[in-house]
Amino acid sequence: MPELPEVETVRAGLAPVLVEQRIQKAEIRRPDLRWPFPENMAVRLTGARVERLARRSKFLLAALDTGETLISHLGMSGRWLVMGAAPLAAFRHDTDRIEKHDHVILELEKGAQLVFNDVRRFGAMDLWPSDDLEAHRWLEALGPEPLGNGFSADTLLAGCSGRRTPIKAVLLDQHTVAGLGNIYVCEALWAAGISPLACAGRLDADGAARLVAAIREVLRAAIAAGGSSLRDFRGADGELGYFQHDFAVYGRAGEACRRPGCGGEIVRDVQSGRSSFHCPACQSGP
DNA sequence: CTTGGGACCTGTGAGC
DNA sequence: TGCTCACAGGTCCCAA
Repeated sequence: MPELPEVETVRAGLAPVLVEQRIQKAEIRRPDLRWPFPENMAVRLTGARVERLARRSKFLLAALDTGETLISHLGMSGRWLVMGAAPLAAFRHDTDRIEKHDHVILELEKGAQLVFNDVRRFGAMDLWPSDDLEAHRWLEALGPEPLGNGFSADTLLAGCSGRRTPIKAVLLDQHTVAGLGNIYVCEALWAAGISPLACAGRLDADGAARLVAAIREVLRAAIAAGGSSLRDFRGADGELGYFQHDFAVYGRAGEACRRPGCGGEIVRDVQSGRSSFHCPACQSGP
C-alpha cells in the first residue's frame, strides 16, 4: 500500500487527532509485526503525550514527551485508523474482518482510538530516543528525501554512477533517494521518458535532471490527491486517495500510452520479481 | 562490493 | 463449490 505519498496522507490525517494528546492506554494484541515490539511498549506509551508527528521516507515518527519517538512503518498492508469519529464508524461497519488484524490500539484523551491494522504484518514499530533518531537502524542508511533540498540531479547521478543494475532498482533501493516504491518509480520513469530497464550507469546529466523533476512532480501530485487507493488504502480519516486514476503506466498493461502523440502500448515486465510498467515507444533504454 | 532471488504473511481473483 | 496458482503498495538476508 504505502509509499511516501500514502504515508504523508496518513501523517496529515493523524496529526490533528494525535498531536498534543496524551495516550491513556495502549493495548498491544500480539508480540510482534515484522519484528518484535520494543520491550514494555505498552508501559512506555501509557501516559505519554505526543508532541509532534513527522515523516521520514515511509516512516511515521511520533515524538513523545517522554523523550522517546514512536517509529512506525506500514509495510505493505498497514494502516493507522482513527476510530470514534462519526464518519469512521460508518466505514468500519461492514468489514468485521478488519478487526481481526487490529494489532495495536492507542486510547487517547477524549475517547478517540488509534488503531494499527495490518493484514500481512510486514509493518513495524519501535521506540527510540528522540535525540538519537538518526542512529536507528531503520533510518541511518536512508538517502535524502525526494522533496527536500538534499536530493538533486547531482546526488542522483552519483548514486547511479558505475551501477550495472537497472535504473528502477536504484530508485527502489532507499539509499540514493528514500520514499519511492514500485508505483511511483514506474510513474516517474514514464514522466521522465526513461525505461525502467535502462542501465543506471548510463544515466546522463540531462536524464538525471528530468528524472529528479519527474519524481518531485509525481510525488507532489499524489500527495495532493491523498495518495493512491488500490485494493484498500485509506487515509487515517478513512478517506480514499484518488491518484490511482492518474496513473500513466502502473497497472495499465495493454492500454494506450497517455503521452500526447505517442500511440505506444504499455507493457508489463518483471524486474527482480516485481511488476514494472512502461511504454517502449517513448521511454528510452533497452 | 554488487546483484538477484527467496523469505516473511494473508487475502483476493482468475481459471479449471 | 472448491482447488490451485499468480499476484499485491516493502524490506531484509543470503548466496554467488
